[in-house]
Amino acid sequence: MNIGDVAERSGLPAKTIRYYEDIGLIRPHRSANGYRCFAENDLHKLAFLARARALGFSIEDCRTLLGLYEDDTRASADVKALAQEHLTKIEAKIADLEAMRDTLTELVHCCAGDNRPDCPILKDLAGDIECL
Amino acid sequence: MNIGDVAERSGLPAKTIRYYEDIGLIRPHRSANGYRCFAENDLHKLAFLARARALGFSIEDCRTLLGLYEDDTRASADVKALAQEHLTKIEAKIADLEAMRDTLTELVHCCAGDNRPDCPILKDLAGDIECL
DNA sequence: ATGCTCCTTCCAGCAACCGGAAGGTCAACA
DNA sequence: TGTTGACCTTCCGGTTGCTGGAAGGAGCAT
Repeated sequence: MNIGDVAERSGLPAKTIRYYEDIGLIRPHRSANGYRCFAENDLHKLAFLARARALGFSIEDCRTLLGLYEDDTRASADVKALAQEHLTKIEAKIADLEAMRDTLTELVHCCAGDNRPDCPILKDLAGDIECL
Repeated sequence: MNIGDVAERSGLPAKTIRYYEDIGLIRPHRSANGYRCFAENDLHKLAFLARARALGFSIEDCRTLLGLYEDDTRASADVKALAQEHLTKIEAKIADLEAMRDTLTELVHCCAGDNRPDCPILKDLAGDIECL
């Protein structure tokens, strides 16, 4: 398969696939004309990567996960630990974003949103606490 | 004030303050020795920026917000619209992260986490759906 | 031969900084 | 007076995970 085919079948852009080769996540063969030549196994790995990325794993985590995936003697504990750690980070991010959301929601709620200049959002940013 | 003083008082690293000058968010004067020389107004702006950044506004949003802040003839509707748009993006991000969290939570829950190789997390990533 | 699409490599850039090198300045202290 | 140490300066490169574009080769249809 050429890169266009695996791009379509994996859902990853060709650019991304080349990048993954660049950083050593995959190692497709080359045809005589210099084109990358992908086997089913490469496609499978790319789909794995696409899914792991969609779950928010970093590239380095993905590298580790691929390594574990290909290691028949892995301990599931290692995979679980990685996933758990990632989950913890995601939960922290959610908490951060929720704090922003709550503050912003209140500020937006307090702002008249008319054509007058008076604005509690700017006041809050400027350090004048107002509105409740 | 020198940069170290405003860094301490605004809570922003000196590097960040220099960067903000670079991209034109602030324009501190210079002393005879070439050191940046910050007025109270600069400090005030930096605190404004720090707070806006903490609420997740992008640098470009911050630039706009600062502009609105300094414009006495602004309409609060413009500020509110910007904040509302940002809020919507944050809510979308939260939703994305929550979807990841939910999937990961389930996968982590399904994984034995022992020293055997069998792992539903890897199976899921590989496209074999298992575990409910 | 021409045109079109696909492929290749390489280079630049995005956000929002951070780290470090190389060097100038300043205040204090022996 | 010399020197130490803390501060300041600029500049360059790296971070993450790609994305866009330029310049050029390959393959196929007409």
